[in-house]
Amino acid sequence: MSKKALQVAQVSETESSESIEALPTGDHLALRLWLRLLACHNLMEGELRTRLRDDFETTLPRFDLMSQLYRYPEGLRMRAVSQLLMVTGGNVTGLTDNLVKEGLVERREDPTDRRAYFIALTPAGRAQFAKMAVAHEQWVMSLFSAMDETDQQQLCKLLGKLKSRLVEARAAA
Amino acid sequence: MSKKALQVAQVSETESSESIEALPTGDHLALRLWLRLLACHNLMEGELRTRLRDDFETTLPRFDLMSQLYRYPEGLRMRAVSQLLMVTGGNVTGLTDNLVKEGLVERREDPTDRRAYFIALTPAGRAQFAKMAVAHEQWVMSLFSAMDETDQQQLCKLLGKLKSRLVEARAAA
DNA sequence: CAGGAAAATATTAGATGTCAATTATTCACC
DNA sequence: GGTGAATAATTGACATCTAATATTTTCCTG
Repeated sequence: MSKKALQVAQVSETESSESIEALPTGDHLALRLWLRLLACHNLMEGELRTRLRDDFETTLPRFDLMSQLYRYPEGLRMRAVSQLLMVTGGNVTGLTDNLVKEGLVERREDPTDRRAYFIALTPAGRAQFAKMAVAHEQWVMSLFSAMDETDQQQLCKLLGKLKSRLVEARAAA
Repeated sequence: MSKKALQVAQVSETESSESIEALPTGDHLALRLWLRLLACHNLMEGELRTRLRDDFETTLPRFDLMSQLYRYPEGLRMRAVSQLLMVTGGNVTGLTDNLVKEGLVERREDPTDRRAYFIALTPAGRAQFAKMAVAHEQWVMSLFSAMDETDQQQLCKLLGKLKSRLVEARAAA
């Protein structure tokens, strides 16, 4: 979490008093929304991190990296991984180094491009991840269990809309 | 975003083939939902981090800490801050040390409890944060601009529901 | 084919974050 | 009053993450 405010002070509430009637609560709706998103993310992440550590002696970044490699058995470029995980390349290097040391991930040379290589799960890595993923999905489902399926679909749809806007915004910059 | 998978491999899709007809897409709804939440969080956070650095030469955790102190001019206990920010106490200690060095935050002794103290923004800290907060709110509003007010309210409501469930779940553990 | 732009990764320094253990103080209770 | 549990904050060890820079290799263009 880089990461993370639960409540952000709303200075403009006191400073732009001329619009009190015009936008009674709507004014800070976006901010409230962002703080809730942040809180939900942090709470979810904290739960998943704790359980991964207690049940599997691993961490969330490692799980995330392995999950990408699980989906691409042929292997992935470092750059592809860093984009998928939305982290910087230097980060992926360090994570990969550790997983390679433990025999869960291997680096495969690419004969056509000596700058790059692929990283992939070893058989041991695949086996370990498969076990974790089942538990992980159960955890996620149980954490969302307060919402019925309609709510979940609605939330999923709204987040999808937001996500495409954010991807656009980043591409524009 | 300790942080953060964009896509999590769905092992159970291939392993529990008996339920293909029963739950065609609903099966992994929760997982898709979580991944979208994660993606939105990461994209938002990345944008805000970049802009804070480019425009104000600061970082998100520092902004978050200052925002809490801005809301509580009388000061906050370290423990209170770490709960509000949802990070560990050791983390807050380090952040605070840096901000104190720069004269933006000060520690105030509590005569009634010599174990504890309060931290609060200095006048310089308040002034700096007030400027940042205005820009920050503008950024957040623009990042949510793809959604009309109805969508934002709906999303806010759904996240509120999720959040209370997550708080419960953590309390139960 | 030469020479420079672009790409893929590594490397580094520094900030952020967790967790476990430690210190100092207060509280509760006998 | 005095002892033990609980509380507030820090410290140290280590993992994670960003951002900036360096290195190597490939690609492109003339």
